[in-house]
Amino acid sequence: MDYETVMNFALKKGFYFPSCDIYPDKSAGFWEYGPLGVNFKNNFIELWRREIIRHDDILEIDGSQIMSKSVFIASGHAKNFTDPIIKCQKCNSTFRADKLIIEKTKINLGENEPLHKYDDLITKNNIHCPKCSNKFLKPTRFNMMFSIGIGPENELAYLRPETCQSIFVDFPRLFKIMRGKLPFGVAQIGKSFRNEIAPRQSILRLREFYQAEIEIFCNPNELNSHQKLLKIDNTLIRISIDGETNVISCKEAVDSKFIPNMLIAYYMGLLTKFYAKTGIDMTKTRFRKLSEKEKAFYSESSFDFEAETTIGWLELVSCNYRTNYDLLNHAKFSKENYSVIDHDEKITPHVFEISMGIDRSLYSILEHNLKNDVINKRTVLMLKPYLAPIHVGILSLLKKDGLEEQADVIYSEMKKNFIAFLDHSGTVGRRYRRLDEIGTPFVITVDYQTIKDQTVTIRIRDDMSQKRIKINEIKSFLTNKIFIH
RNA sequence: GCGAAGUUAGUCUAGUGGUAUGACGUCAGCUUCCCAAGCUGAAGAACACGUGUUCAAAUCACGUACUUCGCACCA
Repeated sequence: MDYETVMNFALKKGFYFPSCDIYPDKSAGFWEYGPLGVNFKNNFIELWRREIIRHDDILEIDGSQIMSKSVFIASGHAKNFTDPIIKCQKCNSTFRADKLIIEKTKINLGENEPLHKYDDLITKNNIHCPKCSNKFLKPTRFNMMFSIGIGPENELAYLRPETCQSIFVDFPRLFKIMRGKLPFGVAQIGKSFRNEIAPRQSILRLREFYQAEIEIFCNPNELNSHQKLLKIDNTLIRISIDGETNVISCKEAVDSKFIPNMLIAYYMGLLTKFYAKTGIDMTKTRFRKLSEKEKAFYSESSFDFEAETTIGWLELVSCNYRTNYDLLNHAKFSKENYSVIDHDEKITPHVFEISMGIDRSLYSILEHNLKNDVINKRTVLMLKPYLAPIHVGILSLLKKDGLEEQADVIYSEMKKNFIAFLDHSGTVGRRYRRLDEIGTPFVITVDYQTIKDQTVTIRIRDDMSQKRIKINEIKSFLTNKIFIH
């Protein structure tokens, strides 16, 4: 399905919708998840916990969203998270100062020079607005972090632009109290905030968005030798370098130097297995190696996990080898001890980061799984059962002769273990169609035979087939189909 | 942020000066023991927000916000 169809679908069914919609001063880039969206998101997060976090013995924390200024001075965001921009005096067009200078003079200042350097070059080379040829105002800096005032004195702090900083800040404490050993994984799921200049495309580019980040603290001397990495298997990963995509096993990727070390390959394999379970079409994904220019300021080696959608390749996960950049900086600015003992050797661990965009992942799953079943004249969301916002629908075939009451009894039992939905109204076909559309994998229908012999029909979404089972077998049937795989 | 187009019920839509059309959806009832769009009825929009022009504005003008597309931006 294309972007527009998915968008309309999500809006119509209340998966997500714009925030503050009824007021004229609402801002772009803020969206809310409705009931079905929340269930879907929670199920996705639970899958992430099961397949990656618990699987790999990673610890999860929940840090605060507002963090003090010092954190971002140490992390480099206060300085590097800004762009030098210039505005035209007349037409108000905004440009990146560094980019415009490269274009006109081939001089590459980078984005972190003092503002007067940009100004000097613009004046010296007589650079004018490309749109209207008028002069520019003095360059300024645009910081993508939202600042916030704490307490009566409005002390400057920031809404975190990435969730990982609290993991770095907390690392020494976590390593001690959790009796850490390298490699040591810490994860966090939560909101991050970035003041995008132009948020677009609903939940794909938000100012407030969900991230699931994992930081693997490791010994840089063991990136190819730690015992755990020997578990690396022949999971096929798709790697794209300079526009060419290779399908290759994790092991081969390291041997052939596509991936710099086994640690990165190991987690790429894990991530691949996770995304395969979300139902994303893996043939439409790739790990794209970022060029020197594209990498973030803190990263030595970066791969983006991307999914192909109808609006192009979407970055779902950013994998960055951050070296000891973050820990050394926090150690330096806070004077806290960030070194640990590993094999009788005192080191500051390196960090490999897996930074997942939840909102974009959810969108990609929807786009790859929303199907138009022309033969049966229905729209079906072919979600994996464990991701479905409703696990099971409970219907009474007719609303009379005690069928309704019987369905009520089954419903109240089912909702203890599953996300269940009860519906009595209208024709049964219409109710099946509605549940298909939001991805409900199973529907139980109470009919006249139920009254006689305590059996119900259970309908399978994907092929619309039905089978009859005993009421007391429903729970184990659903458990097997939904949670065990 | 620039340029262009747009903004009428949950969704789509008619309506170019006299407070709004239709469909789908929703709800209630009927019908039907199994795959939507049969029947009856009901609710739901002062037409994005604001200002102005006018006796009168969804309809004209201006501003703002948002949406879409293009440019720029995406650490």
